Amino acid sequence: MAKDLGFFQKVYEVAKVIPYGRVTSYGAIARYLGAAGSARMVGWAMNASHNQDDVPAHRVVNRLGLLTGKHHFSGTNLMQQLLESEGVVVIDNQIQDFEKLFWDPTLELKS
DNA sequence: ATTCTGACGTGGG
DNA sequence: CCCCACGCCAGAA
Repeated sequence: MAKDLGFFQKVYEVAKVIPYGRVTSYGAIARYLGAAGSARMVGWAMNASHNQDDVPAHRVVNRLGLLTGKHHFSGTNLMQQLLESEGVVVIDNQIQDFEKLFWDPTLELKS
């Protein structure tokens, strides 16, 4: 599978696999897709993910665990609310225990 | 067709 | 330790 899928679709596939209450970074996904230096594209893909309902973009943050794209969500802190709703503690756009909640597709999926 | 921008990341000073 | 600049590639104007 995933042969007809473009870069965006691949990102969606990975994002969909992110476990509940877990988070990952754009760079991690990009690296998993083989586009290590193209972390930006992952974010761009996420932007288009608005079309996809199964893509939990709120679980994807930058490598610092900051909700950089929260402004792109409906409200201003909808992203934070969604994360907290999953048990993720977010303070001032910063995910607490980010290292602990971090989910690396390269390590977990690594298919 | 060209130009610019963008939800990042890494490296260098 | 903090600040600045560059790289990456795809979509939109």
